[in-house]
Amino acid sequence: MDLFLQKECDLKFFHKNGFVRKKCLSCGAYFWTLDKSSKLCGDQPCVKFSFIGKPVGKKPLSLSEVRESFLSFFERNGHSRLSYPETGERCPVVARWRSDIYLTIASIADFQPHATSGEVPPPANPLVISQPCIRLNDLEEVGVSGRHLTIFEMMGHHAFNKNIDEIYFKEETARLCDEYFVKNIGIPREAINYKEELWFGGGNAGPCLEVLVDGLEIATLVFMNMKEDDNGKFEINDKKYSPNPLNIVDTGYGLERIAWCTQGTRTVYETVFPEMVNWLKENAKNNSDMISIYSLADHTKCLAFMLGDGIIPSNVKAGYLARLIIRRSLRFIEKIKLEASLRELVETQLDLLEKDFSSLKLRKKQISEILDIETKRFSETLTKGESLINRILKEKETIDENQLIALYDTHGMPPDIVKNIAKSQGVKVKIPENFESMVAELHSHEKKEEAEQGIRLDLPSTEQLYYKDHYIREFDAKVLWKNKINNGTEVIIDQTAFYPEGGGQPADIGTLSKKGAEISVKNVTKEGNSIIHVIDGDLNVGDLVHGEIDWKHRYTLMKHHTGTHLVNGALRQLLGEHIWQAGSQLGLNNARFDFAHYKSISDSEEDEIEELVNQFIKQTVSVEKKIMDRNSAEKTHGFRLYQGGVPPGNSIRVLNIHGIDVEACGGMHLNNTSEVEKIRIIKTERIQDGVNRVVFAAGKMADAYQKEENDIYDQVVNIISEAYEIKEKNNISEQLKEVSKIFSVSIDQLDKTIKRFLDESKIKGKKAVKNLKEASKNLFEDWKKTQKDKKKVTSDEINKLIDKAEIIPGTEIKVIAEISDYESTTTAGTITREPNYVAHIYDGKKITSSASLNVNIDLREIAPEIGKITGGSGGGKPKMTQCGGPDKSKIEEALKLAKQLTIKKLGKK
RNA sequence: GGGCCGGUAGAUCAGCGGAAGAUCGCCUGCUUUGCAAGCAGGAGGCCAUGGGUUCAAAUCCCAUCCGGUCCA
Repeated sequence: MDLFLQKECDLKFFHKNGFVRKKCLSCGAYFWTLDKSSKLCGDQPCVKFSFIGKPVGKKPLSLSEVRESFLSFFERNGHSRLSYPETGERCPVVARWRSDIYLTIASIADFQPHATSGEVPPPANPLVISQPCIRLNDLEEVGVSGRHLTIFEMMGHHAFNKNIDEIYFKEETARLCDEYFVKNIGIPREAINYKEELWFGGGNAGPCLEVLVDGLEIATLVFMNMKEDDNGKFEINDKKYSPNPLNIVDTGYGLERIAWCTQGTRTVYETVFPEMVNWLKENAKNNSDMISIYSLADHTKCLAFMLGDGIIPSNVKAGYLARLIIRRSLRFIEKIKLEASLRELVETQLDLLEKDFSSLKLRKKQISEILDIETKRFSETLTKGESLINRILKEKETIDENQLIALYDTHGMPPDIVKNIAKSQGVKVKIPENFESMVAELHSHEKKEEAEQGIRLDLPSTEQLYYKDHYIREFDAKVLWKNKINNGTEVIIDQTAFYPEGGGQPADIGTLSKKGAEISVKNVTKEGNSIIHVIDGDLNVGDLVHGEIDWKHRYTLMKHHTGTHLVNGALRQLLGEHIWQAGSQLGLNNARFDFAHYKSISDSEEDEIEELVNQFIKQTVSVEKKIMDRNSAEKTHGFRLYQGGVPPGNSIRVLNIHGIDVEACGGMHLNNTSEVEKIRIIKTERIQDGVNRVVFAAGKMADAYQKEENDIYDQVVNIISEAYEIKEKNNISEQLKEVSKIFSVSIDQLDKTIKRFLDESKIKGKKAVKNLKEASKNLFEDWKKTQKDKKKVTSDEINKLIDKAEIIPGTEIKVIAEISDYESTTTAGTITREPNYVAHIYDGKKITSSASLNVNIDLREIAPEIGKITGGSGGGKPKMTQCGGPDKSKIEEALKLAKQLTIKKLGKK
């Protein structure tokens, strides 16, 4: 490996400028330096920082100055700056164009995987960018080490070479780097060391040079020329690599670090957020806790970017990471005793960042609301946790490791907060050293995802007619391939209008006919470039067939699909720019659309959404379908395109409903919004924290839904009319919703439930009420009354029963064994409140036996015997038992036995 | 996406197979110069929904809905 690096890093640039290659006495790495006497590589931890208090460079530079100096230097040297619609010269910190990572972690991440694999040309070549990146792996070091940040800008000049150095490779990279640092920043060439290293990550690898100044790594020059490959010759960390078709210059210059060494401040934080650090120092009551102050300055900037680029806090995916940072921030605020809200701090960050990153403020209103909600939420979590801890302490007077973990894992109580609360109660709690790994251990048994099914190779490919025209219904084709399966045959034909299952759109159905004989198509799937039709019958290779898709089926799906995009557009207009698709599924009866939003959709918002979408439909907006190359699509429409996921390949289908919604989408769509006819929102629900769902029906399905709703309404009214006369019959949908709330059941269970309530209420006569809702309210109240009455036993009944009491010979104890209309437990219990009674009462369901406190009997000894008569058993407490069984016909017999047994137990012998 | 926890009075929760409880709040009296409070009494529960097991389910099992929380 040393030899490999030596060969790879032996640049003419070094020799021409008098650099010599040396081996570090401390770490053993090789490095290039102008100082022939130097013995150490110049990296941490081999040397210490020497620029603190002794800055390098021509003059101290701010972050903006470093950024602009870099971008313009490389622009002068033939590099293009990039530009995106919303974010400008950078990509968002949430990696919308990638499915493998949530956050943008490096400048090269902007161009992975498509440009680095060579599948898609880079947006410009060579190019220069300063990309804000978020890394949370060293979260614990932030604020502590003096140099770690969660958010930083990685500046990079990138060149993508198809041939060895068609654009430029190692030599020119080193030369440009040298010129930038020496001439522009003014770092003396003697102060710069280049350390040889091997770089790998994200499926690629290559040699690299770390650029070191005064102990600080200010840039890394990576020459990415290998890719992961099981058959590769190079082995790094147990993974094999082979040469990559592209030679990529992947440089990463640490903007903050460069600024830091020109300023020479004590820590990087003073350079990066001087205003915030100073403000916090002035306003915090506990301003000696610099770790918390630095962390808070960092985290609030991180949040400004996360939320500003549209992440919604949640318990999943990137949203969880945002919440993690929010909660850490709130704890730091608490720790330094700051009387300011997180919202105010992030708002301040947004103001400070506005000049360089204006797009972050687009969502300011929502960001503020989100932070208020999250702050409230966390304090609720802590309050709940605190009472939980107090309860635990009351009982056990100590909190052990398991409880500490449970408190954190299931209740979100950080261990140090638990410790503090316990301390205030005078209880010492030890936080185990390996607390975090103990939590990790808890989660280590979680299931891994199932392995993907391997796709079959060498299948003939199918021409997708539906992409030529979404309205093609019939076509002629030839069978190219067949495969018998259990319940039919899989066939591939040379061309098809059948749309395969994908992107939330179900497959088409229809027929393939051969010489007039129709064979139905049950399912259609896609594998690679082949469309596989599952047919209910048999065809042979070479057969000529006529295909026809079930148009009603397809047209409904198209209405739902275009409708989904309209809903998305409406949500964005009404709720804000942060609205982002989290999933969608089209069906025949309805369609659902899931999206990120930080609170539930209110009833009035639901109405507004429905109204706006129907307006879009009335506006007869044309739906443009266009194939664009990836770069120009991103450049004109931004990353919003990738709501439904990231399509592969260089050319992508862009579905543009002008002024309403633009997305990359491979589904089947209408030509004009008017064809949707109308939509109806069936319901909205919160499917997850931070994710909401709209279920709607379009076109005829909206009518069908309406009819269904009317039917349910009529049915329910019909049932309830038995006891209530309903005067007004309008607002059907709203009424049903209200009624389902009253009885706390879903709408489709209303008929059953109302029947039950009527049966249990014994309502006499017919009461006139305004509407169904009023009727339901009345019914519920009446039901409650009868429920209560059932538990009240009249004194008449008690007296009647007592009259039937028999004195047990030789005692003062009276025994009763009777049937009553009243609830047996209450009845028997009431009788035995007086001394000297044993009562066995049957109420149609069970026999309750109860004895007065002064009677010396354990009823548990006889209850099972009585129950057995009716084929059951019994039990309870000594002076109160219940028993019974399925055979109700033997109740008389059971009561007789109850009396006998009681007498036997108590009678004088 | 996965794991864990919870849904009982207006609020916070206890009960975890055998007549639904506590604390705070609320209402009515009494006590106090007033306040804080004290005393006595009272109202307030489809024990989330649907199904199952059982003689018996708030309690056990399954599903659904709602909420919390941790991890990737």
